[in-house]
Amino acid sequence: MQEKYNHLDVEQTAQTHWTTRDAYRVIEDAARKKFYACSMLPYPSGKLHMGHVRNYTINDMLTRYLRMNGYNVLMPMGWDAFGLPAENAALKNGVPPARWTYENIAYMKRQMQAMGLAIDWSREVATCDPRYYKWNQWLFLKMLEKGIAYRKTQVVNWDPVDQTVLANEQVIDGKGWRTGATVEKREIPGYYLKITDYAQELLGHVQTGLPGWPERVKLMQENWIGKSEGVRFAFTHNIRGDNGALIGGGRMYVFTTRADTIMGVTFCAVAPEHPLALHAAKTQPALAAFIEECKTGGTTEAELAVKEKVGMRTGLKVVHPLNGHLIDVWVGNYVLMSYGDGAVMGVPAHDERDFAFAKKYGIAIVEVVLVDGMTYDYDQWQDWYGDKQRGVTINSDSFSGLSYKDAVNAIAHALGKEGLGEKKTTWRLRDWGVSRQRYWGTPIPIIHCAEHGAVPVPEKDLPVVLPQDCVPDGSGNPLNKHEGFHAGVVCPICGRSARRETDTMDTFVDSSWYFMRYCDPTNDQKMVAEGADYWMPMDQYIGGIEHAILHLLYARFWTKVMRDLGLVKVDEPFTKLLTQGMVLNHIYSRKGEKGGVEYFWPHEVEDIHDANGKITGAKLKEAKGSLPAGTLITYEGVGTMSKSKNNGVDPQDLIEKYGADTARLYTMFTAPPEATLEWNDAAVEGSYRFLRRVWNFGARLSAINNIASHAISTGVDGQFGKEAKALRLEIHTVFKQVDYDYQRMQYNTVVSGVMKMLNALEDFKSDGSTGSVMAVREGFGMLLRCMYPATPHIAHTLWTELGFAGQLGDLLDAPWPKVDDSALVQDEIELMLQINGKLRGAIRVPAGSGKEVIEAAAVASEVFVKLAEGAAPKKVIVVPGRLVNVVI
RNA sequence: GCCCGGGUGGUGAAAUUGGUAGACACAUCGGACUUAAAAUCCGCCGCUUUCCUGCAUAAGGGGCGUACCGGUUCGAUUCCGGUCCCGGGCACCA
Repeated sequence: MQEKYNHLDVEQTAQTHWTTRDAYRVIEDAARKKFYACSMLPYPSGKLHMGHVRNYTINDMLTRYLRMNGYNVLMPMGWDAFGLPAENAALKNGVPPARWTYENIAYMKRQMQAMGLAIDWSREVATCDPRYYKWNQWLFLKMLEKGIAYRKTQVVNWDPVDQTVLANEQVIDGKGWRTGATVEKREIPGYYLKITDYAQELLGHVQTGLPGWPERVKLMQENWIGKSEGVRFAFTHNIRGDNGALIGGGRMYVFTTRADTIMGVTFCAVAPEHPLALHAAKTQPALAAFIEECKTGGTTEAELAVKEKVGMRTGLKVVHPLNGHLIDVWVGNYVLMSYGDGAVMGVPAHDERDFAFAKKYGIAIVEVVLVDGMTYDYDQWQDWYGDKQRGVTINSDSFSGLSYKDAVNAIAHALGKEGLGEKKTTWRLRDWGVSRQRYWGTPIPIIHCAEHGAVPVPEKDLPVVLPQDCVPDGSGNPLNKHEGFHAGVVCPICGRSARRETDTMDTFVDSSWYFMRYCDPTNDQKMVAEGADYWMPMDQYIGGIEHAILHLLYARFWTKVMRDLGLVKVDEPFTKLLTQGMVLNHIYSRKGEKGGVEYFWPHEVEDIHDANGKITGAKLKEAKGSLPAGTLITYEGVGTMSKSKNNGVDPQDLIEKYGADTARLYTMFTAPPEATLEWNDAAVEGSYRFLRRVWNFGARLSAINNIASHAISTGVDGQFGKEAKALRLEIHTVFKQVDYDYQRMQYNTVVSGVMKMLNALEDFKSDGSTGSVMAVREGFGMLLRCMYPATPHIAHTLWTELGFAGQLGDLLDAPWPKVDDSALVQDEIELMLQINGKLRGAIRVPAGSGKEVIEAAAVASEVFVKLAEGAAPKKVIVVPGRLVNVVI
C-alpha cells in the first residue's frame, strides 16, 4: 500500500468503488428492519455551506452505523427549489430563476457526491419539478373541497413605490429594501389552511406522542399553539352603520383569560380595521388620520411588540354587560384585527399594558382584585397586580370575595344567562396563509371568472405549469404580465374566457411532505405510493434548530390532513428529531458614506481586543477599494453564516485542500450535534493530522508479515500476555463508550474515542508474540469500523488494504464490533477517597468489593488516619466503582 | 417585547444527567531528529508563588475555580430562586 496518505487518491478510489457497486440504492424489504434517516432538504442557494456539511455528515454517520448494524437504511436527498432568493438573483443578474436554480442544484449535488454521502440519488426530488408540485395543487384542491382551505383577507407589507408586496425580510427598519419607502400594511385576499382545526391534536401529540423529540422543541411548539381557556363576551351598543343596520348586530365581542377582572373594565380598545373604528372615522378626520398612521410599518409580531402603544378615543360608547356602565371605545395600534375579534377589554388595574395605556391617557383605574392584603399604588405598576393565583375579588358587586377560579365561573355563568358570553378555548395559533404574490412558486390552481368568481382548476388539468422564462424585475408578480400563462384559459364552469390566479404557494407547502414523496418520487398516479407505508414514519429527522416551530408544525399538520384523506397511515411524520445547532461566524461591517452597510470577510480583518480578551472591534488587514489598511471596522458579534453578511465558510476549500474525510471529521469533532458551533478554522489541520497518523499506523501494520491471518478468536484469554491484555482492556473500554455515543448520536465524543484507540495502539509495545499481533489487529479493526461512519474513504481503503475485507466483507456491510466482556475484567480498582466531601486521595480495592471492605479500606488509609486525627467516622457514603466519602 | 436554548482553561470541548472538573483535541512554549526547513515524535499547559515547606517562579502540600449572587445536599458544571450576557424563533428568509 502507499506509504503516504493521499486524500485525493483515497477518496476517488473509494467513491468509484461505491458507485460501481451502486452501494446506496435501497429497496423496500419487509423482511428487514427498516430505518428512515433524513435531513431537512436544502435550499439550492449556490454552494453548500458548513451547516449543510454538518447536517449531512450527522445523517451519513447514522446511516452507515445502522447499516453495519443490519438495518435497511434510507438516506434520500432533494431540493427546496422554490423561493425568494432565486427571484433576488434574477433581479441582480437578469437570469431566470429556473436556470439559476437548476445550475445551483447541479453544482451542490456534485459537492455532496464529493463528500461521500450515502445518499440514494435514485429518489432525488426537486420541488420546482411539475411532477412534484402537481401534488401540492392536487392536495390544495382536496382541501378546498373539504373546507380546510378557504379564502379571506390577509395583511401584507406593501411597498408604495415599487407597488409590490414585500417579505418581512425585505422590510428594513420599516422601509422597503430597494426603494427605502415607508412600508404600509395592506389587506388583500388570499388562501388560508385551517391548521386551527388541528390545534388540539397537534398539541396533544406534542405532549404525549413524540417521546423522541427534544424537550425544548416540544415546549416551543406547545407555546406556539398556545391553548388558553377564557371567556368570550360582548359589550352591547346601538351604533348603526350607513345601511342602518346595527354594527356587529349591536355587539362588540372580546376575549379574556381574566374574566375575574371584568368588573374593573374602564375602557375598550379595538383594532384600527375594526368596523366600529372605521365607522367612527367617517365623521372624524383626526381618527381617520390616526387609523391611516397605524398602517405604517411592518407586520411582524416583534415589531408590533416593541412599538409604543398608542391609541385614540372614538367617541363611541358600549355598555358593560354586567354593571351597565358606559365604556369608552378606543382605537389601539396594539390590537390585531386578525387575532380573536379584533377588540379587547381594558382593565388597567390588573394588566400591565392596560395600566401603561391608562396612565398615558388619563383613564380611570379600578382595583378589583386584592392580593394578600397588599396596598394598591395607583402611580406605579407592581408585578403582583397581575397575579391571578393569590387574588380575591373586591369592588365587584355580587362577584366580590371570590378566588380567580370561582370568580371566572360565576361571571361566565352570569354572562351566559344574559346570552352575552361563554367560556371558550382559544389558540395563539393562527390559520396558515399560503398565498404569495410571487412568481417562483407552485401556482395556486384557481381560475377567476367574471361570473363565477374563484373556480378550482379541474383535477384532469393538473398540473398548472409555472412558466420557466420569467425574469422578475422587483415590481410585482411577473405572472400578471405573462401572456402565455393566461392564454386560452377559460372558466371551468361556463367556458368563457377567464384569468388564472397568479398567486403562488408558500414554500413551506413544498417542504411539508417531500419526505413522503422520496418513497416513490416519480409516481404520476399517486401523491404517495405504497412505499410510504414501508418507510413512514421517518425514524430520524435531522435539521437546524431554526425550523423548530414553523416547518415542523406545518409538516405535522400536512401529514394529519393526508392521513384524514386516507393517503398515509401515520399520525406523526417524525419519530425522532435531532435539531442541529447553527453554525455561526463573526460578522464585521462598516457604514458607508451613503448610509449603506458593507460587510467584510473575517479573513479580511484583524480583531481588536479589550483587557478581558473580548473583541471590541477590528481593522482591515490590507487596503480594500478606497479603504486603506487599518480602517476601523465594526464588530457585530456572531450570527448565522449568510451570503449577505460575508461570513459564510465555503466547505469546498476544505474539501479541496484536505479532503472530504477531514471536513467531515472536523465538523463532527468540534462540537456536539445539537450545540451552536462558532466557526474557527485554526483546528482543521489537527483533524487532517489525525487521519495521517491513522494511515501511517495502517501502513506500518501492513508491513508486518501475515498480519491479515491473525484473526482474533474471542474468549481465548490465555493467549494474551499482560501488555496485550492491558491494550485489549483499553480498546474494549473505549469501544463500549463509543458504541454508547453512537446510539445517543453524540458524534464529537465518538471521534474522541477513536483518537483514544489510536493513542493506545501507538503506545503499545509489541513483544512480537502471536497474542500481541492479534490484539493489535483486533484493535485496529475495531478502530477502522468506529471511524468509518465519520470518515468512510480512508477507513474503506485501509480496511481493504489490510485484508479485513477478505475476512469480514466490504466495510459498507461489515459486522459492527462487539465488546468482549472477558477483555474488561479487572482484578483491582481505584476509588477516590473524600473526607467531608473533599477529595483527599485514593484507595485500591479488589474489584467487586462490598461496602464493608471499602469502608474498612478507607478508614485504614494513610490519608484518613492523618486527617481524622482520631475522630470516628460519622457517616460513610460509597458510590460503587467511583468513590467513597467519609464524614467526620 | 414574548417563547426557547446556551455561558466550563488562551481555544473547541468532556464529565453516560448529583459523585475524581478540564478526557480528547487546537494553539503557544520547551525538547528530540535534521546541515537546515518541512514532516514526525516527546514534554509542559486553570488561577494562586504576598497560603505553607523550599535557595527556587524546581518539587510537594493547601486554598480558589464551571457567567454572576444566593439556596438545598455528605457531595452541585449538574437541582432550586434571582441577575447579566450571547444565540435561535416570532407566522412572507429558508
